[in-house]
Amino acid sequence: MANVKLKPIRTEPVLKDKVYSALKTAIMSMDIYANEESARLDERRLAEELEVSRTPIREALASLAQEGLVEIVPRRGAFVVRKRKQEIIDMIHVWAAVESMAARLATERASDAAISRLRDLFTTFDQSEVLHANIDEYSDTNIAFHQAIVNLAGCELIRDIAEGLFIHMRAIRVRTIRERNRVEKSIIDHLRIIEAIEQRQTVVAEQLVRDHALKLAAHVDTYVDYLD
Amino acid sequence: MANVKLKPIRTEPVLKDKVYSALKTAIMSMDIYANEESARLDERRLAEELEVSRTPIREALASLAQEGLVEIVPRRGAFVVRKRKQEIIDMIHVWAAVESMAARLATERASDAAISRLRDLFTTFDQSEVLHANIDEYSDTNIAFHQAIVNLAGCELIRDIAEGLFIHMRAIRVRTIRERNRVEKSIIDHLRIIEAIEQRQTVVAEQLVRDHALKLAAHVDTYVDYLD
DNA sequence: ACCCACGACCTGGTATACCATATACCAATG
DNA sequence: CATTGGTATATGGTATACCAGGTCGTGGGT
Repeated sequence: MANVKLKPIRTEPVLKDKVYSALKTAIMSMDIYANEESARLDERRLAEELEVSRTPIREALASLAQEGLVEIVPRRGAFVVRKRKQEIIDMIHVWAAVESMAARLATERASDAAISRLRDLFTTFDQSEVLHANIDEYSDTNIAFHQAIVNLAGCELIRDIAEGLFIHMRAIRVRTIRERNRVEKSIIDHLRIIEAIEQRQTVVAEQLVRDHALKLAAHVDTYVDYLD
Repeated sequence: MANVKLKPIRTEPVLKDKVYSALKTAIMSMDIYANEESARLDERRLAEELEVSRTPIREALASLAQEGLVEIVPRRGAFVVRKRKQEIIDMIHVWAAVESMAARLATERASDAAISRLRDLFTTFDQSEVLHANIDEYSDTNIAFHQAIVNLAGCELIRDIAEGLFIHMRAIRVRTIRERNRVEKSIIDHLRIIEAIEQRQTVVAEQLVRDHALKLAAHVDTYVDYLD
């Protein structure tokens, strides 16, 4: 019998996991930092809306708490976590560390084809005239760029950690991109990074990526007041 | 009426958290890679031994699964995770990224006093004659050294990530330290790292720490067979 | 003797009942 | 009217009952 390649049946009949995904998606889609205070997650209400019992809800919340997306206060309830400014800066530092390692690995492992797709992301934004009209769109591209680098590393763990950080960082990047000419500076940095990776300059790529992220950390430290 | 000073009652009456800690401690104390196959965690048995119901057990397991210490297979049970060689290498890469960022931050933030305590860790091992007799003891010091660097950064998130990685890395470090003169090489690297941090050489410290960790990754990649 | 099928029971998944605590509201008192 | 204490109710924590899928052993058939 011919090798009928099957991947293991996509069985995710486990409510806990579905609830986890549903909550995570919901949390990511809400603008965490828009409202003044963090939303509260009522177990019974969630159970009713998702039409399951409280048990899988609570297990999903336990996971989300471990992941840092939600905080569970005993006898008080579960709340969507809002990071403090310092915590955001810490996250950016970790991001800098992880993304620069990703860049290093990319120069060593990634295929030319994969790398060239990095550059493709930016062809639509080559002319800086176009930029100011499409700043929202660029914001998305900006984020996609960083995720692309992380994916180039071909390291599952790096991807996971980065994704966890991204949920919070996204909100920051979207906001800060409009401030103090960061778009232009960002473009320049990105293009240099692409070149370094294309030319397999391990040390340079690593350094450029790290410094680019650290600029964001410094920017947040100096100019961001809308946290806390 | 005089101010009756009271600090908030030590409220950790939450079984879920106690179970979580108990399981985590138990998992860390067992040598995960000693036995051939990963241990299975029977909910009812754990519930009985810890004298609680299955509910808090399951919530703790959900957290541990999210953290990557156990794997929950639907309808099959919870198992202590044994990392594959490639996963270990990925972890070392992330470790390299995070620890080198910690070294960077240490050169910028840590107090002289804190840094000097780093060196203290090594005064007992200055003479390499002593070394071979105390290789076990050195293994502990080795691990303590890396944790110390991570703590110097004064960044909660880095500490947390590092701790999560350490649970698995510890087993590897303990094993690999005996191989191919890694003790001597390790000592030399560590002393250079200490010097760089003492002299606040940000870039040098960062690079030395990263390369030191990457050596471990390369070593594991080349010589370690006892995984998988 | 070996293999397959069926079923008992084992174990994890889910729902729910019950308990303890936090909060909000109200009343009584100054 | 404000403050405070008590009570009711809402909500999270825990235990348990129940269900469904999986495992493994046994018996019958080949």
